Formats: sequence, structure tokens, C-alpha cells
Amino acid sequence: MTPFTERVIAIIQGIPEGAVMTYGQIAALAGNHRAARQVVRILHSSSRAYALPWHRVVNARGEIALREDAARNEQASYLEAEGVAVDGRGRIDLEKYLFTPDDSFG
DNA sequence: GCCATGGCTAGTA
DNA sequence: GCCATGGCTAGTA
Repeated sequence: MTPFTERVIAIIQGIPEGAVMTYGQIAALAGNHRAARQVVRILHSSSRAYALPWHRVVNARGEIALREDAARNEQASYLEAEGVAVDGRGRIDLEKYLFTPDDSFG
């Protein structure tokens, strides 16, 4: 486990219920703003092992990024269960739901 | 070589 | 729509 990966995992574990973060935002916070795709890889391979709230991660446009319908529906229903509104095309309003860790430190 | 991205540009209306 | 990106991993030697 590299430091970058550890930071990504810690950041994802810190996303609160009812909020989302983007791949690029997580990568930037972990120290490399260009490593968004690595965040994808980590989610893909480590979500289960680390019990990550994978459903709270969306792309920069506020859309569910998963390809398969079944998986998209699963993510949408997890989000809605937490109070995050998802429209028919899998879009989330980032103005409302984006979690920016800086907020916590007022 | 993979990948659940992101940012920019061309092309349409 | 295109394609550069980058940390990681599988597969070979």
C-alpha cells in the first residue's frame, strides 16, 4: 500500500453520509490532481476490502460514472437513501451535495 | 495495459 | 468526441 493509496482511502472514508466527492477532487487532496483515474482503480479494487462508501464518489460533472445499469441503479438508490437527490440520468447537484473537507475547519 | 477521469475543442443550432 | 494522464498490477525473465 503506497502513501498515495492510503490517503485516497482515508479521504473516501471521510466523506459524510448525504454528500459526494469527485474523483479529481479526491486525487488532488491526496496530493496529485492528475491522478483521478488512479482513484477509479482504487475504488474498483479496494471498495470491498476497506468498506469504502464508493457510492459517494461521482465524476466532475456530478454524474454517476459507472457503466452498467444495475450498478448505476444501485449507486443511485444508496445515495437517495442518504438524502442525496439523483435525477433520471444519474445526475447529482454538486452545488448542494459536494463535500469540501475545508468546510469542516471553518 | 488498465481505467467508474477530466478538460479542451470542434461542430451544430 | 478525443486523447493525455499516472499509479498500480499482472505477467514475463
